[in-house]
Amino acid sequence: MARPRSDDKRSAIMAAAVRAIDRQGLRAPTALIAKEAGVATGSLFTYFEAKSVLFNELYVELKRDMVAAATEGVRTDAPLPERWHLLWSNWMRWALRFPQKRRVLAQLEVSDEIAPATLARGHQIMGDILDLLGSAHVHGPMRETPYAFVAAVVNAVAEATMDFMLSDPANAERHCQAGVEALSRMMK
Amino acid sequence: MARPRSDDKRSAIMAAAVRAIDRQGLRAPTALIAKEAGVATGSLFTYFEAKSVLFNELYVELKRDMVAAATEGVRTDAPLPERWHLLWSNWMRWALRFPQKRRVLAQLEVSDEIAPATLARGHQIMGDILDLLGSAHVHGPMRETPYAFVAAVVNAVAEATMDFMLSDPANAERHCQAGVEALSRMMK
Amino acid sequence: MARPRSDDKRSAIMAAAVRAIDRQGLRAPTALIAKEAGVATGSLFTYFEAKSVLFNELYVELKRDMVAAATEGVRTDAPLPERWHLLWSNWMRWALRFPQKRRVLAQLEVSDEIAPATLARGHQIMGDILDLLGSAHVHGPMRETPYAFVAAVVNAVAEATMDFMLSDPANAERHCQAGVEALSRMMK
Amino acid sequence: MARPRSDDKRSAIMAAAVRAIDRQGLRAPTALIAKEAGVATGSLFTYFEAKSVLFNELYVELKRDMVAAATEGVRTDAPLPERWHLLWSNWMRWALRFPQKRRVLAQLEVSDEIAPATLARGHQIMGDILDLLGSAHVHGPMRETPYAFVAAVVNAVAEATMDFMLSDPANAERHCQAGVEALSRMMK
DNA sequence: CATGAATGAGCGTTCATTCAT
DNA sequence: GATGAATGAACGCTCATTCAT
Repeated sequence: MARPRSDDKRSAIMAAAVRAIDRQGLRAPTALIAKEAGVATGSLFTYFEAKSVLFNELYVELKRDMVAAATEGVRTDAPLPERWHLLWSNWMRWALRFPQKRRVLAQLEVSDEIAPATLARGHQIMGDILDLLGSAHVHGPMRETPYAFVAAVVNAVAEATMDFMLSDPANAERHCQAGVEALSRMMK
Repeated sequence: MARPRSDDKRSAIMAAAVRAIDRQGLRAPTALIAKEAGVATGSLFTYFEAKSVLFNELYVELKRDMVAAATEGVRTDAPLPERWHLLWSNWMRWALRFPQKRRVLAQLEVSDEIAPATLARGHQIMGDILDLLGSAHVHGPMRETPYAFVAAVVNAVAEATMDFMLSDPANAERHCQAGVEALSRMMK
Repeated sequence: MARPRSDDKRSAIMAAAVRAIDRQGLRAPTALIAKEAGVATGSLFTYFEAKSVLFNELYVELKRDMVAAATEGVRTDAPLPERWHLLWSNWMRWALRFPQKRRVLAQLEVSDEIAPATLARGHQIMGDILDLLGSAHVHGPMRETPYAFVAAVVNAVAEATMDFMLSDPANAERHCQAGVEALSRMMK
Repeated sequence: MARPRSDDKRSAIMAAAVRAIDRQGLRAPTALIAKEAGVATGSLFTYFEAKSVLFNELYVELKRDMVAAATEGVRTDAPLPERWHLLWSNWMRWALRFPQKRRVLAQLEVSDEIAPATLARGHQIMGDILDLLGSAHVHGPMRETPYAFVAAVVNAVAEATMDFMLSDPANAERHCQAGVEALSRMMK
């Protein structure tokens, strides 16, 4: 029944894309991505119809990866502050461990390669993180503020924290703390 | 080569670049930018040695433009809270009025077209805004937090606020308020 | 390689090729032809060594098909005019019923995919039609004209007649008549 | 005022296209055509937006060239038979002198690269030839036959004559005669 | 200096053919 | 033998940059 399509190859291509885009931006040639994935030029196109499709799927994949990392081990039945804390530190750790993924995500986000629908899907995926982090606001001073705005600010502060942890890794732990605390003050 | 004569042409090119990049991303062809600026293809290169030079200068220019707008009318001798307020609303108004400029700035920021030195210069230019907005922290709960981190968070919250004002213009004023207040709570 | 088993598949591929070429020209991908024939990409190459082989064999096949249709029911012992008439109308009917085949034949004929030898074979196959139609000339005004030239003209007029019948099907019968009569006038 | 577009280059590209297509079919690479025209790959596209545009314009150009050659020196005030004769021999001579052009025209005609509108324009251009050659029919046995059909037959016989003259150049003159005479018999 | 045609390396994508399953 | 993924050369077209006018 011929060689079946290989999930390994598919993810090898995605991983290669992350590396290539991190190095060369979104203009990284498909041929380079393929080569780096250990695959022929043409094979990339049996897994992704077009470069832009690869980009869109990569975007979703990276968002999912990030959310999975952030929510790992976070139990629904644990007390809220504990869940908060675990999720936040998971999230920050992910950013520290995979700075490439984060940079690529950022590039994709502002580029015009990602279709609006894909962008929407990405935000929906982020819901799992932001819902929890934003949940505190229902009783706090931002209780009148629209959810989406709270989510945006949470995300923004998280990003700033990540940037700072990465630029000053020696004090990463402290900055991580400072980030949550700033958020706490804002919302409760 | 020497110094090209017309400052008009120079800024026409920059303005055209903003429009073109907003529409087509950083891959907007130089020929298109030139055409939109009402200038010959080749002329672009007498004003900017290369496309990447144009991008780097545009980046600085936009940062300057933003800072100038934000600090307009902010007197050193006015009381701090008043200066705070004026600067914040100036800044937000700029974002509302020139969404293209902001989008282009965002694209340039994450792209790999901007040299590290240029990036540094951009941050330094931002100093005028962030210094003032961050000044509150010296007596507040973030007094131990490094300045740069505070600045990053301030910037992040500002960006989130802008996004939200743009996506829900009807309530722009309210969101603008919510933004500052969130910041205040965080810092004092 | 050896002899592939199924004659069905072989002709399914040829039929699919006709449809695909009619739609997309000679650049119709082998993969598409195979798919349309309900056969795997690779299988096409067990029935035909290469795309050009398929084309050459298709050319011969179509010529044979056309000649078979034209000569169907034409008895050697019938009087000449009767044979003439039957053959001509058979031929025209074939063109009307299988316009795709005719278009494909035309494309193959002028393309450089068909080897000279194959072309020669095609003309030889046509002999059965042209011999009969041209037989009239031996006593007529073209008696000095080389056979091949007469054949060429007969063929050309036939093609023109077909084109016209197809483009104005309502009067197909009339045009069909007009075609033979023009030929008659020319040759006797 | 920069280099102006050169008509010479434009026709060099068209001439190169004729040679390349004659040798390699319509798949002749644009890069090859450009090279043979003594021009850079990209330059082809400043003269023709796309390969298909080149093909369409080439088709019209070749038709025009053919018609111009055929009608050269044919005076409206000369007696009809004389005009007939001159036009026919001009036409045949063109085919003998530029067999490449004719082959390319034939390939373009049946390919699906030529837009219907272009095809229509080509036929209209042919009008100058066919109108005259077909004019005889108004009083002859084909007087009831639609003009377009007569034109198609005239064209078909002409093509057959050309083919034969080319394949047996030694007797070109005789075949040329045979062609007109066949036509005459058919129409008057 | 302004202009815009010229240049050619480079890229995304296709597709005939091969070959692992 | 059948299947269809794998391969990579090839192609049409783009575009930053140069340079003749």
